Amino acid sequence: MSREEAERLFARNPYKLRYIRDIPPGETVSYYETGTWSDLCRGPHVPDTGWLAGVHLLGFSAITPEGREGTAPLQRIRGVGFPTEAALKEYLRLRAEAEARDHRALGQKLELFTFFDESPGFPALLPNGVIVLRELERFVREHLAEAGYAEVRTPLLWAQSVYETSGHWAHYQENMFLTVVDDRTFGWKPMNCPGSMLIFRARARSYRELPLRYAEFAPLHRKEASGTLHGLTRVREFVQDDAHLFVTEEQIEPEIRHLLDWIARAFSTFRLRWSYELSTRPADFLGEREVWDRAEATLERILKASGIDYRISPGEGAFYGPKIDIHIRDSLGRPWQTGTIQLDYQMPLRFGLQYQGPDGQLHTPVVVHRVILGSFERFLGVLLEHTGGRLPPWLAPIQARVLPVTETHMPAARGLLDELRQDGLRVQLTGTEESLSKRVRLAEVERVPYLLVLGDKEVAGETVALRTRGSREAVVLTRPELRARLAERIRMRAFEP
RNA sequence: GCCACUGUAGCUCAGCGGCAGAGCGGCUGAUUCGUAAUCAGCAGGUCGGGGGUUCAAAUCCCUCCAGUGGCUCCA
Repeated sequence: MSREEAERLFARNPYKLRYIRDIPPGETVSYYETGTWSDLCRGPHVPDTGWLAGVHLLGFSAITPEGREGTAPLQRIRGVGFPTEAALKEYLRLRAEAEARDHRALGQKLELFTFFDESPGFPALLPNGVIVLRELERFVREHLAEAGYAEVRTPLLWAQSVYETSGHWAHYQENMFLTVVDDRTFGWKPMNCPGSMLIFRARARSYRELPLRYAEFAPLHRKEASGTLHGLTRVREFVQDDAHLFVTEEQIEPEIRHLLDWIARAFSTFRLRWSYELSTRPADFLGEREVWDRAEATLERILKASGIDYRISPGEGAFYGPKIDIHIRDSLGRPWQTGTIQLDYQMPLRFGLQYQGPDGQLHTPVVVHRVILGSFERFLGVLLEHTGGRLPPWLAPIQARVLPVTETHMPAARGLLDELRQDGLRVQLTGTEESLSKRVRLAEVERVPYLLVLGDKEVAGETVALRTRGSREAVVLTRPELRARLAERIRMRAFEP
């Protein structure tokens, strides 16, 4: 139907008129009729609702029309329809399965983390959760060492003036926690960048120091709106595998290409699927349009040169620069941003950063802000959903459990426990008060990657029966074989036990 | 923050104006067991907090807090 016709038909509906206006000039304005029902819609529609045998309502919620708060909310009712009841049942089964992988439920069952009503949005990490986060940090730090980073630690609170310089005061204040000390206003840092800028500026810098790479794993605080909080994936306090690279114009491309390589390597280790987005200049931006255009073009050129498929997210850049964002999805398919590479010409200028070049002149460096896994908390949340809590052995809080069949096998079990502890494994020994079947079941429920059973046969033959997570069969190995095998799987950061 | 919904034992949930329950977990005892739950007993609760209606409130109403699903926003 023509645009004019549509506008006439929906003349009394301001929302529909707005949709019609938003349809780009070249595209067709489509309109559907199903029985007595008619509507403006991008479509397609089923020709007849009789085609839908299995119908299920998923829920309803308010949506804010025109993307503005304060406007009258509309109610959205969401549901799904399938040609057959069986297809609907299958869909609901898959959905229930996905819900069972919810990281919030797994976090509680596996005693990884918890939340207190008295501190909404601030995760409390239990002993098991700390083990996993420490291993993730170790994984990242190994790379930092290889790639020539230095690690810094800067203050959690900065005076207002620092944020005025960085631009956060004008562009990010509503997301910040503020504290008044001795009549001065301090802000809890929402990002690490100001601290790194100040360290760079703390003394004279030479071009010989560049690229200068400062990593920082400090807790960040962001006052997220209460309704947006979500388990570990959206919190008010978190730690990122953050770093700031101070580079010359020529060093931008090799540095970013190296980062893209590392992203692929890092995410492959977890068998995650990820996607790239190029986020461009937002409405609320710092600096000159030309500088932004150049920065966006640089990122786009590097993406193309690296043969990477990406989507463009117009206006989604940070207030100080465009960025390449990495997204991964949770068990219900909701996308979460993890890694990001941001090209920043603004903060170096605003902080007055300079280095002396080979020409003897002072130059302003460019800063690349980058995180790979993003927030460790969010990453753990998505990883739990991705694995259903079956973390790779190198991340598992309990890597192995020794199960003596009866009390008489206890001495041998203790010996094995000691040996594996010597090897650096996180290993436990169960008592024999519970039946072996029950202990095997518990270990599966707790997602322990390796079960080591010792009975008469094993003790006599100085062997161990190894049952790996998810397998119903046991393999008999000698102790040296077992130790070598476990150590190797963990050392290589194998995804499966 | 906005709209809707939900908060009962450590966990999962039943009860929905008339005596606060189950399973799992915990504790105690018995059982010593060969790869996904051995048996028995016991303990455990200001029914999220506060206020109201009622002879009587876990149950009805108001309010605050927290959570869930979306929306807006974002690592």
